[in-house]
Amino acid sequence: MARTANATVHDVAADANVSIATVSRVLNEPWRVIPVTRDRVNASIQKLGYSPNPRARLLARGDSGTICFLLSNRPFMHSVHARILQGATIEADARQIQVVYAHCSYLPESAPSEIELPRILGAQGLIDGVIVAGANYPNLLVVLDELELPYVVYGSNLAGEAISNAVYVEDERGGYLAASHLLGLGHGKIRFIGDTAMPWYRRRYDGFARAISEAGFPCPAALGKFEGDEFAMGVAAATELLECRNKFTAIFAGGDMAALGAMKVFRKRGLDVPDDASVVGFNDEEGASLSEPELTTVCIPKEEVGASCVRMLRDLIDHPGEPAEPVMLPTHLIVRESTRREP
Amino acid sequence: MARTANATVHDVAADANVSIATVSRVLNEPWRVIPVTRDRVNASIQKLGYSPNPRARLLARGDSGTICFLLSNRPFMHSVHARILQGATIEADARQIQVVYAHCSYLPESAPSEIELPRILGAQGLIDGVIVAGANYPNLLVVLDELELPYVVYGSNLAGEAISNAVYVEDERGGYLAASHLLGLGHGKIRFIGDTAMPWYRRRYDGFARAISEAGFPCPAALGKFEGDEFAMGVAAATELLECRNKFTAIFAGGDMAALGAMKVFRKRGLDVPDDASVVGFNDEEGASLSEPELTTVCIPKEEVGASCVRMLRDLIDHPGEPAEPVMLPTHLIVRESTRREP
DNA sequence: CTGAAAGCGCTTACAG
DNA sequence: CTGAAAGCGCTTACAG
Repeated sequence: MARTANATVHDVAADANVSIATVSRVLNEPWRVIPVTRDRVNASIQKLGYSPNPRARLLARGDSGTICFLLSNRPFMHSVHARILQGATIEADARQIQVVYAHCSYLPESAPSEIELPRILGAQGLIDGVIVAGANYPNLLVVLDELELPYVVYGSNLAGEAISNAVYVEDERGGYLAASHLLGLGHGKIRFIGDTAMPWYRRRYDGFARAISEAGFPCPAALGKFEGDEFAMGVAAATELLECRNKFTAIFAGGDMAALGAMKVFRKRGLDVPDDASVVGFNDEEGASLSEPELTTVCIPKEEVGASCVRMLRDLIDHPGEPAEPVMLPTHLIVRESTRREP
Repeated sequence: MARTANATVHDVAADANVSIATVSRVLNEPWRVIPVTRDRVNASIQKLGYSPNPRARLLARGDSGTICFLLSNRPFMHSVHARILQGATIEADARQIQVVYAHCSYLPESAPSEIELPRILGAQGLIDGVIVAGANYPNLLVVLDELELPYVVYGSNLAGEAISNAVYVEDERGGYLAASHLLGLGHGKIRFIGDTAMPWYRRRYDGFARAISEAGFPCPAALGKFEGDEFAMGVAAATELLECRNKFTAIFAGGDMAALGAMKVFRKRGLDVPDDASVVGFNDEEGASLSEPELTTVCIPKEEVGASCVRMLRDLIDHPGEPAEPVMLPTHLIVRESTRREP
């Protein structure tokens, strides 16, 4: 349904006594029209409360002015992605581009041809590019490549090989920071929870391992198998850890949810955090500051991830053919209540 | 930037040897074209991989086919709203309409003229209507009314008077369920946390009060002042409760975050939940099942709220002038670990 | 049942 | 510096 008649270029042109071309020019290349006319046109625009119909403008120009924020393999957006979206929205808004939200689910092992993308991505001309967030696997990238639509992915949740059109956070350094913190607190027996088959856990583990060996300790194997549910991975890993009765005084989990899962197990078994075991997480999700005790964790710049994604995407859209330069964003440690000095 | 030449109506028309009008017809009113031609056109569509440019289609038709999901007064989307958005997206997708995300912040006491809306809402023709979520106040509605854009709001987070173009959850009944559960467990001294100046807490309190008085108990006053941060409200209320040393064996908080805030205070003071005090929350947020102990709470149908919003909005858009019928969605209790029988 | 044509609201060479 | 005109990719009366 159309809204009640709004002013169009024609109305403004008539009112200002110029052609519609001139109206369009004062809007898009004002320097090309002489001040007198320009002022007259602007006055009419004001008077009529005119604002250009973006849809018509975009049709005429040939691009859509909208990008898609695609969230994969999550029942809904949790805090990390909500903040990435937030950062993306703000950055996009500043560039006059709008972001539409879409989601999709697929199995890591599905054939690309079996992956069902949201309709928006299929409809031609509706979207200029896509930001891919959520937990992703290589098969999705194949589908995206076939679409010939520019896209950038949040790299620190991407399985498979690293790609250049992605925004990463410093996973390795984050792991190093976490381990160093624990080491500095006098912990010697630290275990890592996270499935190193997933590159992001792998990188966090690598940083962890680097700190451990720099400190002269032998580096313990990583614990946990990721099957889509990080909390469950934490629960399973902690259970296993307790069962094999290996000594440990601290754990570093490659994700806050894993840390929370582990803490839940510890508590059920009567182990106090941080008195009996210190725990460090990764991401600084909303749950990290809500938990009891509050979680010490590696914080990632979520809003900045979103903003970087739209900047990179914009470049990709504006300069087709030119390869993207991967972006790496800094992480830092937030010390809260779940870690303490080992007596 | 335009994408590499895609097929258009003209290409299809040429290939099928018909006019573009006919192509358009098989797309929009297939019954009006004779089967032979229709099949031929469809074959060409298939062959060329044609899909109509929605933007042009919408320009020609006169509506935008997109609605805006507006999140107010929240630094980012937390789980309740993420799920509302999720439900809205799915419902919208089924109706071929896309949803763009936007956010805005304003003070409850700002003059409507001072509220700054996201640009998308200002640009004419870009959006057909808006779904208003987040915590909202009457002044925003004034601005929205001036825009003459259809909108529907998530009513159970709206301050001020109830409105008809809104989707509510059964707050009163939820409160009743919560109190009944506690009563059934033998609790007599139950306190309510929630600022009754806010209609949603008020309704939850009303249900609570109804159950309490049906059980023959005197109904205690509500505790807490809401100033935008529910967790903080819970902390303050619980602190106050403990300080005035009033006896209580259970509390019902009008929101999960308030419940979590209260639980944090209890724990710091050495009060065990549920052994020393039972706690019930409201909403069933993500944090409710992550907390320790897991929170017993009143669950609201978040996805359904989102879906109902787009249905109502669609009606409003299609039938301008016709008033909306408010929708009320059911709530139910989820019993977890934070409540137990009073010995 | 189908086509030729006008129109949706803009932008942008092309002239002048 | 400005206008007349074509075009973006569709839809939809209006004829036939």
